[in-house]
Amino acid sequence: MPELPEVETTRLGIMPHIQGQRLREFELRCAKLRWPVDSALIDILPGQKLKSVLRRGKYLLLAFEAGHLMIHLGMSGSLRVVDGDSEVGKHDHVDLIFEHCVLRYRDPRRFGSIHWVEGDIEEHWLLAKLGPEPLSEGFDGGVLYKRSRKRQIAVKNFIMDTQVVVGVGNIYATEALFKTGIAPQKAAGKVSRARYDRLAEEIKVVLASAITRGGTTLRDFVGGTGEQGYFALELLAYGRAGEPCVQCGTALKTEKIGQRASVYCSKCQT
DNA sequence: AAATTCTCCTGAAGGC
DNA sequence: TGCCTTCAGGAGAATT
Repeated sequence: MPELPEVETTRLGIMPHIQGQRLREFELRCAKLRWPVDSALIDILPGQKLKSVLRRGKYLLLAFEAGHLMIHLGMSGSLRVVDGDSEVGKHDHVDLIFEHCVLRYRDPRRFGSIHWVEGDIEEHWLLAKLGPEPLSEGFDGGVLYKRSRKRQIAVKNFIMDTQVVVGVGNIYATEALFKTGIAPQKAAGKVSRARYDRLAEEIKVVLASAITRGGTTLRDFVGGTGEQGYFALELLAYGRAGEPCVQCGTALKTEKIGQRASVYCSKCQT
C-alpha cells in the first residue's frame, strides 16, 4: 500500500521519463475512482507540456503549463511508465500518453483520485489543511508535543492524522512506535516531550530509509518503472503479529486501534 | 472541538 | 477444488 516512501519512489521513478514531454492524449477508461475523474481533462490536457513532478504528502502533483494534475494512489494504486503498445490490464483506468511513453494509472480498489487544479495548488481543499512534511525542518518533536496536549486520541492515530503530519500511514507508524518504545494505544496527550523528540526523529529515519530502499513492497507495490521495494525486509513489527520481538523475544501482539491493525510489543512499548 | 464510525472497492486469505 | 465469508486499508464525510 503506497505510503509516503512509495509515493516518493514512484515520483523519482517516473519523473526522468516524462518531465519536459508534451502530452498527446488523456485516455480515461474508468472515471469512477474515489471521486469521479473530470472527463473535461480529455480536452484540457493534450498539447500541454509537463514542467515537473512534485509531491505533497501522498499526493503526486504533475505540474503542467496550465495547472496541476493531482494524483493520489489510495490503497492499491500505482503509476507506471510503459510502452505505447503494452497490454492494458483490467484495472488500468487512465493513460497519460506522452510523446515518447505512456504513464499508466492502475488501481484495483479504486480508492485513489485524480484532480485537475488551476491556480494555487496549496490552496486546494485536499491540501490546504495538511500538516508539515515529515522529512522537512518544519517537523520535529516540538510540533508533535504542542499539538498533542490534552488530546485523548491514541498516539498512533495522532501521528497518522494528516493534519498533524503527512505521509505516516499504518506501516511506518507501527514501525516508528516500536522503535521508540511507545505503546500505540497510549493517549497522545500523555506522551512526554522527550519521547516525542525521539518519535519525530524515528519517523524521519524510517521514512528516509524506506525511500532509499525503494519503498515497501507488500502485495503488488512496484515503483515507477516496475521494480520492487525492499523495505519489507526490514520491518520489525508490522505484519509480525505472534512472532517474537527482536529485542526481548516476547510474542508481538496485535490490536485494533481506530479500525487499524496495530502490532506492538507489550513489554518493550509502554 | 475532538473522537468515533462509516464509506468507497476488490484481491487475498481463511473456513468448510 | 471451489464457493462463501471476512478483512485490509487512506482518508474524507458523516455522526456523536
